[in-house]
Amino acid sequence: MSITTVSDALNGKGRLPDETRSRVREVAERLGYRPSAAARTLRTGRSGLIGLTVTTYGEEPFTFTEFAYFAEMARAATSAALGRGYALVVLPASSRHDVWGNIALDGTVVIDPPDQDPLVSELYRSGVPVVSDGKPGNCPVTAWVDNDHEAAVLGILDHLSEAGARRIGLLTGTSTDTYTRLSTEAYLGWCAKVGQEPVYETYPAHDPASGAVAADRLLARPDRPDAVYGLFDPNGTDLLAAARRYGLRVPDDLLLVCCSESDVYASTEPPITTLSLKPRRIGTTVVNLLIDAIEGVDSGTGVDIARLFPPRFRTAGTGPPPGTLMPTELIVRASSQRRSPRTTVSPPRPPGEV
Amino acid sequence: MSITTVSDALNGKGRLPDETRSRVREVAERLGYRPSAAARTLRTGRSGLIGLTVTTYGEEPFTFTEFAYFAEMARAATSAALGRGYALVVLPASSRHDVWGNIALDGTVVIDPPDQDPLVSELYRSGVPVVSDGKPGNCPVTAWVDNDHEAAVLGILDHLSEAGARRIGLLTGTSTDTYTRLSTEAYLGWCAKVGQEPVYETYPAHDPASGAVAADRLLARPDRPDAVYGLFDPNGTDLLAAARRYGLRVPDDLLLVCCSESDVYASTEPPITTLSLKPRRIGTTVVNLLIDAIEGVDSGTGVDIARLFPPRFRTAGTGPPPGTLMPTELIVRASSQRRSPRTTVSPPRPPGEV
DNA sequence: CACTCGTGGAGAAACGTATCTCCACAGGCT
DNA sequence: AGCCTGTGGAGATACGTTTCTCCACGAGTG
Repeated sequence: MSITTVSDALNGKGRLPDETRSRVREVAERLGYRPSAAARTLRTGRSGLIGLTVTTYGEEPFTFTEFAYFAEMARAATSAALGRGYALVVLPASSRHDVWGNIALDGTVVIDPPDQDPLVSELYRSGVPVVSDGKPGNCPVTAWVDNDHEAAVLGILDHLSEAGARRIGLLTGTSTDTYTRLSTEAYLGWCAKVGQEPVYETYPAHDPASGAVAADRLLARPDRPDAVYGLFDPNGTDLLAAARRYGLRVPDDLLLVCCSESDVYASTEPPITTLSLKPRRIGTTVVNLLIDAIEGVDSGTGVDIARLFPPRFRTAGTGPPPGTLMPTELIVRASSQRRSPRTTVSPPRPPGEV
Repeated sequence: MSITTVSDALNGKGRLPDETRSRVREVAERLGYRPSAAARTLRTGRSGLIGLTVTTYGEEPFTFTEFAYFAEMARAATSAALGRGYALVVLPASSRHDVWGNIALDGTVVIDPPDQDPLVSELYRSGVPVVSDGKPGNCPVTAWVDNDHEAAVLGILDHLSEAGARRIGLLTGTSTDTYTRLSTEAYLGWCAKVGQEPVYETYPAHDPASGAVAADRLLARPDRPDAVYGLFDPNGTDLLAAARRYGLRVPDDLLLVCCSESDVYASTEPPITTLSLKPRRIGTTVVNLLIDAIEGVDSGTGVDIARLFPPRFRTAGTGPPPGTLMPTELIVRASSQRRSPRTTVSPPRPPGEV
């Protein structure tokens, strides 16, 4: 009984009579044998591990502001990875370098990488596939996935206009991540187009306390808006509280929409219209793209097995990395309607791809 | 220049002149050398990876109900692990067995394991340290950490009594996990002690929709309570909405407390008193206990290095695994006070240890 | 001088798997 | 009889570390 025989029997490879196979398996079972993951990884070059990198504010691992989004996204990503035999390792971008270097990763998902992220660059250079959630600034990545933030914001602004808003305000962040930037630009562009003076307040989105202050500031302005879109999850409750302080009725005096994945807004008084970024879809897509890249291209030897796959997975030379835009969903509730709320509607601009 | 020299130079071991060391490092840097994590793991038997097992309802990886709790706990756990050079792998208990087997784990954190969890048993038997969040039922674990749920519930009931409650109701779950069970038992015990007829409704905690229905049921009862404690995070908003439907004013007609980690309850109308399980502390403690176990005892050879550590980390023979009870925190807000709210207070029964 | 001792570094084994190569053998064919 | 072919399985190597053992050499010591 040689090592080869056992290996082949357990892995279903080689040419062995079924009787030998089952005998080997039976003995292995009886002995409680478990193959060594480390040895397998060393030999095959595959660890079955995917890094999930989250940007950090301060020393805490996860982002605060997009937390519900992140949680849902990570959940879906974990699920999708598991379904294909991979597991996720949570790795904040600020991790000590020795931790990063000590883990054999087959690939990495990176959430909203800042421009010129050195971590992403190093990973990419060392041949590890990287797929980003959020269109990357200047980092080279294998692929990226993002919502169509511009379409989402324009859809909301149109929705508020239709509901009778004359001056729409924005509650936005001070950071320079893609989400904040694209959304704010879309708002400013829309204002320019329809000839409205922009009315917005910014605050550091990672600081929950200053969100309430910013909401207050926005409603205290002399040019007080009659409708507000808040880019971050807690904005809804903060704006609602601020409106109460100023004696403004929602939706009669103030229309409200915020971006959130939380369903608490279904039972606030009044229920608040929210924009969902559909993080589950994003997480699933990101992971599947990454695993396609991992299994499609053996980056170590340069052998290109990717020709077996659809062309969209082939990273063509030095062109821009392939990106996918995912749709958002506007959940219309009482806070953005002067009349009785209708049902859930989709954003006005469905994206080209899935 | 031998392999030994390079290894020693990079790892700061052996006896080498500083000049050789720095020369080796410089060359390694120039060549972009990265040590192979897989080979290191194979050789040393340490992967630097800790499993984070979450129970699953249905096919989704994480629990819904304790979600904010879990998210905070996982965040703290990740942070604590990272600080000690470990990374966390998220592994739902329902994962395909081949995924579990394919990962080299130094230890595992398991959240609220059900009685007789086969997964935990197998891990424990194969020598992997297991620390559980939530007092384990019949699983053998290295150590466990939990809140003092009984003290927490009794503290809340006393608090509500002091605020004038005559009949306190409970909104609880149908599942048999430790948290639900201990909390409900504490409630029933308290009722028996003070001579109040128990008034409670149960629902499957993992189903967000049925929570609202149960809240409604509780307030629709002929023996309607004048105070309610809800065991799960969404109960606060659900109960508030139900109270509105029945024309009950909070806190005048109904006192409200729920267990939640969310700060939305600070800005609801009225703000709701919440019990925080302090998941950050739990996560940190669990991870530190686990890593102590990993680094203290080399389970492979049976060599006991644990004598260098405080006695509480030594697993004494076949005795019960060492457990640690952590305090909770009651955040008193308007919903549980007939008068104006005081400040934050601690639970009445501070635990013995940290 | 013969010896110990400390220093700097080389050699080799081992971790456990996957896989490539090769061998023995039996049966059918020319 | 000699040859080819397919079957079952053994041997050996490589993956990249870490670490144990050992060697060479020069300086100090009796």
